[in-house]
Amino acid sequence: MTPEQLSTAIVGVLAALTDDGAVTLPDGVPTTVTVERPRQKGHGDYATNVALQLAKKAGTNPRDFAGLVAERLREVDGIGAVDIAGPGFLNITVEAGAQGEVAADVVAAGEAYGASNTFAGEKINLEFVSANPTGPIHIGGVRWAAVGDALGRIFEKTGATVSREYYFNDHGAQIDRFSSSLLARAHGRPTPEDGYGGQYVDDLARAVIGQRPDVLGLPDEEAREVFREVGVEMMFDEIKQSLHDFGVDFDVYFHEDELHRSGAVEKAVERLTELGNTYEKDGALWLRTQKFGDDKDRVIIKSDGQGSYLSGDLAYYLDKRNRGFDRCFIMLGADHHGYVARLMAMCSAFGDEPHVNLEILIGQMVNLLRAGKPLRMSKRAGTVVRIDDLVEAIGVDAARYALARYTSDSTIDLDLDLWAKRSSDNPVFYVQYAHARVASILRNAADLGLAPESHPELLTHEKEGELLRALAEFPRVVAAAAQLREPHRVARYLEATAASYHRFYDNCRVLPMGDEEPSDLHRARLLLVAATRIVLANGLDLLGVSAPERM
RNA sequence: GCCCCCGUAGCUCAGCUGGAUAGAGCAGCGGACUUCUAAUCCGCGGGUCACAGGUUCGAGUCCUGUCGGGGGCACCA
Repeated sequence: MTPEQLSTAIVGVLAALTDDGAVTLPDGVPTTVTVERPRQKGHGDYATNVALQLAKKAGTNPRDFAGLVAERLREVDGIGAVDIAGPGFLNITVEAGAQGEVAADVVAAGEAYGASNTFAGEKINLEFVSANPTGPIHIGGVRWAAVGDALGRIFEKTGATVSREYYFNDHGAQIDRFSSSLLARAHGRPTPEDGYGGQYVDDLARAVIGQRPDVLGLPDEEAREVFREVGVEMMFDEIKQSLHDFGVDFDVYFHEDELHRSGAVEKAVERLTELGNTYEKDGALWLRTQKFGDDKDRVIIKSDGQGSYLSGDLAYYLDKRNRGFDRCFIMLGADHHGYVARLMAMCSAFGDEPHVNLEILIGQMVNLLRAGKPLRMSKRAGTVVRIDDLVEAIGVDAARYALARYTSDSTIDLDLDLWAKRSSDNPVFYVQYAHARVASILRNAADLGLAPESHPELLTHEKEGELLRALAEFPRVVAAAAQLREPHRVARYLEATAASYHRFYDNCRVLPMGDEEPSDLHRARLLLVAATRIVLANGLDLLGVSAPERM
C-alpha cells in the first residue's frame, strides 16, 4: 500500500461518511488528503491530519471526527491499525502484506517507477545557463546547468514535454568588445579598457589565426569582423562541449542576433504597440512595464534605432509562445533578479499571465571553498573558475550532485576538498555506494542462481518496513520536486533512502549463508533489493548522476 | 533610499508549502566485521529555529517591523 492508495482510501471513507449522513461537509469531500510519514516512531507507518482540517467545517471536534474515520478505515483491506492521537491525528499502521507489495510494484515499473501524470500534456520551455559567448562558462552559470537540467528531467518524469534552451546573446556592444579584445591580443597589443582579459582570450586569438592565417594582414575593421565571426563560433563550440561534458545537452541554442535579423523583434514590438503598451519619448520607444508592476517603463528601441537588450527577450518569449509552450521558465542568477519585474511586466503586456505562462527562477550565488577558505575570483585577472575546472577538481557526478542538493534560494559554499573526497562525508558517494552495494548483491544472487520472488507477507522486519515505505515515497517526491521546482528534494530523498537501505542491509541477511538452503524470505528480500536498485538508479538519473555498479 | 534571497546544533544544511517531543550529515566520545562491498551500522552529548509583535485550536513555516549577511537597482548586454 502506497501513500497515494492510502489517501484514496481515506477519501473513500469520507465519501461514505457523508453519504450516510454521519458527517456533513459543506465544501464537499476533498479529492486528496495529506498522508505523511510521521517523524516520531510510535506514530504508526503513516499519519493524516484530516480530522484536524475538517472537524470545524463538519461542526464537530477533531477527536470525534477522527473516531468516525478510524472506525471505517479499519475495515479497509491492508490497514492493520488506526489510532487516534494528540489533538486528532490518525496514526495508521499498514499490514506487512499490503506494504510488501510495493517491492513487486517497483520492479514491475522499472525505469518508469517514479513517473506520474502530474504535468501530462504540458509543454514546458526551460531556458537556462545562457552565458554570454564571450568566455568559457564559469561558476556563476554552472549552478543552473546542474539544477536546470535536473528540473527538466523531473518535469519529463512527471509527464511534460520539455525543451531545454540556451539563449546566446551574440548581439550588441559586448560582442564588439569581445572581438576588439581578440584583435588586440592577436597583434600583441594590450587588452582594451573595457575589453575581455584572461588567458583564454589569447588562446582563442591564436586559434582564430590558426584557422584564418590571413587575418593578421587585414585592416583592423575587416580583421575585427573575422574575429567576431570565427571567434564567437569557436566560443560557442567550446561552451557546448563543456556543457556536453557536464552531461547537459540543449535542444535549442537560440541566437539573439537571429531575432534581430529575421524581423522577429519588429513583429514583437508591433504586437505590443497594437496592444497599446508602447509609446515614444526622447526619440526612443518605451514599453509600459510600470503599468504591469515594474518600477519604471523600459526602453525597447533605443534612440539610435537599435533594439535594447529587452527587445530580444520580447521576441524570444513570443517565439516560445508561438511554438506552443504554455509554460516558459527563465533561470537566472541572483545578480539578475532586478530583471524579473520587467520580464513579468513584458509577459503581462502581451496579455499573458505572469507566473503561469512565464516563471522566473532565481538561483543564489555559489562560492567555492578550498580548505575552508573562499577561492577569490576575478574576471579581469582571468582567475575565474570555469565549469571544466570544477569538473576536473571533483568530477561531474559530485559537481552535479553538489549543485543540485541545495535549494536554489540560498547561497551555497562548496568545499572542493569535501566533494572530492571518496568517503562518507561526501553525500554523493554515500548514495552511490548504496547503489554499488545493491548491485553487488544482485550479482552474487545471479551467481547463486537465486531469483527474486514476491512474498510480501514475509517482509515483516522493522527495517524492511522502513525501506518499503521509503521506496513507496519516490513518486510523491518527484511530483513535489516538479511542482515546487525544487530538484534538491530528490537528492535529500536519495540520501534518506540510501540510509534506510544501509540499515536494512545491516539487519537483514539477503543471500543464503554457506550451504544454507535458499528460502522464500531470501527471494522476497532479493526483490526488495532489486526494487531499491531501481529507485536509487532512477533518482540519480533525475539528477544526471551516474549509478555505479561497482565502487 | 528602494527591490530580491538568506538567518535552524560547534560546522554544512533538511524540515514534505500551518501539525505531535524541531531532524540529518560532519566534527567529538564510545561500540559493531572468520560469510552478501565497514566508502557501512549502533549508542551518547549538542537548540531562545536572529529578535519583537501579530494571525489561530496550533507558527521554524503565514503577516508586519527591527537587526545581521549576500545580491541588485542603465537608451550595458
